[in-house]
Amino acid sequence: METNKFCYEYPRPAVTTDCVIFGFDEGELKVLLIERGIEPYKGRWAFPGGFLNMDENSDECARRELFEETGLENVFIEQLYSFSDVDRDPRGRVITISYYALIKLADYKIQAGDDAEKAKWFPISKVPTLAFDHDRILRIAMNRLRGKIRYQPIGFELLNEKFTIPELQNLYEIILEAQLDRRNFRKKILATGLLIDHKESVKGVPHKGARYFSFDKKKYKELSERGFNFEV
Amino acid sequence: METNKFCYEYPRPAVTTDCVIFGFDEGELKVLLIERGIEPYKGRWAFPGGFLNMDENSDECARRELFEETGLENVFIEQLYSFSDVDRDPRGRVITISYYALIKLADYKIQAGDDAEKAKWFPISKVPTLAFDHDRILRIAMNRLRGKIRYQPIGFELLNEKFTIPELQNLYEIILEAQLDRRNFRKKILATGLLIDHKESVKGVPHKGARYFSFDKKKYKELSERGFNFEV
DNA sequence: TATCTAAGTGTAATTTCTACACAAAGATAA
DNA sequence: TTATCTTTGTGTAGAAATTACACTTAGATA
Repeated sequence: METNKFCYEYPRPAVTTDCVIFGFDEGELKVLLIERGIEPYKGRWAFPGGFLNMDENSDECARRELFEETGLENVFIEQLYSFSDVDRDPRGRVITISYYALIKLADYKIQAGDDAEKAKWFPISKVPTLAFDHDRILRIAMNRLRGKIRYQPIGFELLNEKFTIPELQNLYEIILEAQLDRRNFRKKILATGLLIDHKESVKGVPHKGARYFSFDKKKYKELSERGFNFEV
Repeated sequence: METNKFCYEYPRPAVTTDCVIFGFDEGELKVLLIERGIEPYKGRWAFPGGFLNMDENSDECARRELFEETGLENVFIEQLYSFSDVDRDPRGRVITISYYALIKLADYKIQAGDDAEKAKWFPISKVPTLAFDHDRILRIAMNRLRGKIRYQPIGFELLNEKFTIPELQNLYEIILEAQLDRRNFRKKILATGLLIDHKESVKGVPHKGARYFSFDKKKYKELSERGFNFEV
């Protein structure tokens, strides 16, 4: 660490991770935002994030931030894109490795965060103009989600362990911003053979209750190792 | 920059970009590798890359490195993934924003690089074990290329301005590692309406010469703004 | 002039996708 | 108790896309 030019490459940018946390509730797709308590962009909303520690990689950093913000572990999280524009943070040079996470909102409990921070869920359609370049991050995250939900079984990450097919369809319709045919959707999703029928139905609704299913993760893993491709 | 805790977040990782440069020639997909002249991994091959300057973003950095290595500008280049494992570089903490580029090999002229560096094209199947975590970078780059070539017109970036349909098919077959039906491939690619027929044929081959086409970038841009999706 | 090789072309069979309507369940209201 | 209301659950026929497949043509070489 002493004799090598390499180690003296200074100055260096600061490195952070930010995480777009998606949740789905009451037929709406939502993201978790933090109101900034300090300048710059004081009072504006932003995605949760923070500095990379020297003893963790960016995945660990993103999961740590996610846990601090939501109390959730072992959730779906995936690297999204890295941002490095010279003036993206007025305080100095910061590059951000962004992530997106999909959580089951029912499991979510607000954690006691920094006093200076307030967390709130915003429906996608009601997200205000965000701090830094976070508008761009959201746009990229939405595109990734839209693209990926069609050929990877990630939608289930946003629903309870047990869900109904109409719920699942509703989720797809909202993410893809398209109406889907009820019969064709059910046919296609059941044709994968990856849904486990719990043979019990929703109670307490003033009409026929939909049946509960869950996603067969184990079977999917086996099949995908043999080259099977999920597609909706 | 003085009063804020933020600016004193040290130590910081070094930030680099690395670029997987793909070329296609003689029916083979190749990548450009640099033989390392210094430790660590002295004598091993790695992707070209270098430190992020404080006055450039990572795209600019990657393009600069690409230009220094190949003399090429205005080529297809896209961010791939960021790597940040704690021990990925034995000299210290380094995070790398990786890119991949697609170039027309015919345009390539070796640039006089560092004396300590030797550049060489390797067919994908003959790439040796690489320095750092570059094996992983290559795997991810290949997956991205395979996935993307099916729904984005990026294959053309690897061919000359004028190319023949059998050449294009050969490229697809090699990247997708699959045999494609000659008639169906031609039908589908022509059905996009995005190939311009130059009405001239390959000369000097001991059989019927294939006709030259080029890709109508302008038309593609127009169509894709109206929601058209390229697909092969 | 014959031969060789790869390019260029169309059609029928199969599969997938799309559009569409009525019966069943289960709670609520009369 | 019965009628009503709402949403779930199901099959089929027509359209569109995909697949499989064989002969003719161009152009160089022997």
